[in-house]
Amino acid sequence: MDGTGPDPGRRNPRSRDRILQATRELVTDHGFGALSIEAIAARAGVGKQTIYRWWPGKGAVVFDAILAANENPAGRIDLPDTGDIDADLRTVLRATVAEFADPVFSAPLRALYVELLTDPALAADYRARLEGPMTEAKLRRLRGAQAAGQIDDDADLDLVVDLLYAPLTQRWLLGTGPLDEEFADRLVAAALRAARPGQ
Amino acid sequence: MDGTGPDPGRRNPRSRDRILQATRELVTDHGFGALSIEAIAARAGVGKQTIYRWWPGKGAVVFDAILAANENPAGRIDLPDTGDIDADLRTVLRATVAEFADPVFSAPLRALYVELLTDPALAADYRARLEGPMTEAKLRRLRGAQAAGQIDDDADLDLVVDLLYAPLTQRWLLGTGPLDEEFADRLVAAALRAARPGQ
Amino acid sequence: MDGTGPDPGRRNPRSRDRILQATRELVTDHGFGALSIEAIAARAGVGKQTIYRWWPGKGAVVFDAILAANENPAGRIDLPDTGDIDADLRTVLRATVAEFADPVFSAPLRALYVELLTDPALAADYRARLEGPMTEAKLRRLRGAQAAGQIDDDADLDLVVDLLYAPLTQRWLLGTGPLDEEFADRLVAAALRAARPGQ
Amino acid sequence: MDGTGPDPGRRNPRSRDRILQATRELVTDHGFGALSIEAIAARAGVGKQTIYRWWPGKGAVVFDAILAANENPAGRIDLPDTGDIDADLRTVLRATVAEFADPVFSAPLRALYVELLTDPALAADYRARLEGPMTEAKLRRLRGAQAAGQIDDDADLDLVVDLLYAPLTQRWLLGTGPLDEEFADRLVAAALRAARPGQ
DNA sequence: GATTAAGCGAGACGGTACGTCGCGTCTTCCA
DNA sequence: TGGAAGACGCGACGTACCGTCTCGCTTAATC
Repeated sequence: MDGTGPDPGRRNPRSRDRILQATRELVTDHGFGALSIEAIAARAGVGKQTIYRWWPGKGAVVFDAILAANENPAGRIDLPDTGDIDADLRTVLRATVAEFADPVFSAPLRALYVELLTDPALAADYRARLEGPMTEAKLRRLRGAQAAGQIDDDADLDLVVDLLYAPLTQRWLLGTGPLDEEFADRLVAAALRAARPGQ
Repeated sequence: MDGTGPDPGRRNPRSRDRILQATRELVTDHGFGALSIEAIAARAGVGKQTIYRWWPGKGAVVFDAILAANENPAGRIDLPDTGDIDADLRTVLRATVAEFADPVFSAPLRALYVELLTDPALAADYRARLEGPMTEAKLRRLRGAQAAGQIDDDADLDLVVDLLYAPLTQRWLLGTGPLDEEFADRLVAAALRAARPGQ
Repeated sequence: MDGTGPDPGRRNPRSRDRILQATRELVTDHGFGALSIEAIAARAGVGKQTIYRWWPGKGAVVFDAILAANENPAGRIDLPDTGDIDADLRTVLRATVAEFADPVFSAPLRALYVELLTDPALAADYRARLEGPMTEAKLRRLRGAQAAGQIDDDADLDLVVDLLYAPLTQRWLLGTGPLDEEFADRLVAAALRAARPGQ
Repeated sequence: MDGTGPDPGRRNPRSRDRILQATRELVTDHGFGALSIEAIAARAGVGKQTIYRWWPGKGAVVFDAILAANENPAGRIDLPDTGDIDADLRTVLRATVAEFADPVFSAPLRALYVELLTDPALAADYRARLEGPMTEAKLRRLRGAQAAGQIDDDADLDLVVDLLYAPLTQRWLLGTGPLDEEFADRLVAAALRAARPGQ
């Protein structure tokens, strides 16, 4: 499975950082169109081969660029827990709305989505390394609410996560409606209504 | 509105049909990667210029290819209405699940989504000419259910549409979970729970 | 041989003139590169078909444009004849030098040469309708000089014409040397020296 | 001299040779019309960019193809010198007549002439790298004849070169007369008559 | 300390597709 | 029915990137 790739110990971390930095800058400043391997290599002052040596393609570079930017020293993501699931979800979804509105965050992510749609291997990686941990954190918080009796014991928590986030993502990607705090709040209310105790 | 484009009266409808047909065939048989303007032109037996004359780019061609395939002589889409909103929505969402599973339907649509993410003008067109009418049909059916007392009078119907469809679309695009009739049913149940009368 | 072409009686002379005029203007003002059938038709306010109906190609149009500009009502060209062949040839060659220096004359002619090199049929037409009569006029004048004893009776007059004009044309086309009145004079002197009486 | 172009040290000589070879083959076998950058690239098994990287255009490629075919290891061209200028020039002009009659030689050259007429930069290159050295060789031989008293000391040798070659080239390009050994001989005789000693 | 085997910057290479231009043919509609 | 207009199938243009490759050069690990 491995052994065939190059020795990571020999990798130049300086080049890696410059590549990921250049990727973020390009996509933020000049849009998706400007994002080519050649442009990344040129801006990073790096040979193209150095990119192809460590990543299978443009999508993987963008993915790592996003991961590197969001790097969490603690290693584990957790949603806030004030004991009030309603307020906590509102906080989190409002934060997500704010991120979608910020090009520094959303431009690379949108570029990543484009690649995800056409590259199943990359999509699997995305689910495993980004979507998975995030969903797990959300599920943990919802399980806490469940234990606290704020959510029905039989509620389908995976579905609740979908109800909370899919509409948000869809509006961001397609612009099918306003994407503001009010929408975040209504989404939280609706999702919790669907999952409230006593069915 | 424009007046700058070429005279549509001079357009050769035979070429138009062959282009849209070729587009559907290419994307269904050989995937997104095979979908280039050159490939479409070659398969359709048409000059590239004939494509560029009538469409601004690949995305617009794919869009028209999808619209032409779904062309409804009646002109107006309507959801089934048996009087039972729960059953009707299950029917419709199960049908959507089936469509997503059918490459003839889903392959061109996925190609369209890729273009939508990078082309705001195309996205606006998509919302106006495809997403809009579909959403309107869904809203009509939900309003009927509201009048019949199956949905709360104060329910936010736009939000209900999002709750029903966004999770479906997301699972289709990213593969974040199983996409089957059971999921459709649970989605309908959850959305209706969030909107049921008496808050 | 004919009968297949369109009836010349029905031809619109106004269109013809505008096409030839547009051809001259384009090549003079914007160079060879600007000379396309499409550009001629557009500038002349004429349909492309009208050009293709009456000319086989771009070269033939340029040829007619040049012929029309040099149209001689008398129909017959004649070199000056003062009785002094030396002076007369100098006059004529100096005039040719001046023409080559004038873009209004030389730009269309250069465009014609380009076509001549790649189109044998056009070249044949050129020899018959332009080069032939001109050479004939030159030969007439040389024969007069022969009769007057200024040129050897056995001189090869065709060759003399070549000696006089080919170097001129070559310098004009390739820029292989200065092209001025002094060169014209030296050319005349040399050609006459090669043909002078008493061998 | 430039410094702006790509590093010639990195150039693949194998590709260069195949491009020039393909150019000669195309123009000889299929005529000028078949000579497109795309056709050259295809026949040479080379990317188009590899041509555009090293040559500014089709004309320059043809030029190099001709130069490469005529490559002289000695580096310096010289006309035969038997001591008899008349005989030597006849030999050389007869050889030129033969070359013009041989498509392997004349087809690429004719293609080059077409380009020369429309590209001043290429024409300058042609004069410097092909016409110049050839003319210089001819002048050397004529100077030898001058020293031997076969040509007048005051003769304008540049003009003699023009008298010898321009009529030949003109007949070849335009077909304005027979182009055979007899014509070559007459040309030599006339030019030498114009330059013979004692005026 | 010398050797050696990566990684690396650079960029040429064979390709594919781009979006544009002009070709010569055709069709439509007007005078 | 000639002509203005221009759509059409086609082929070539010159450019942008793709992913692979081949160069010297550093640079770290091994002898």
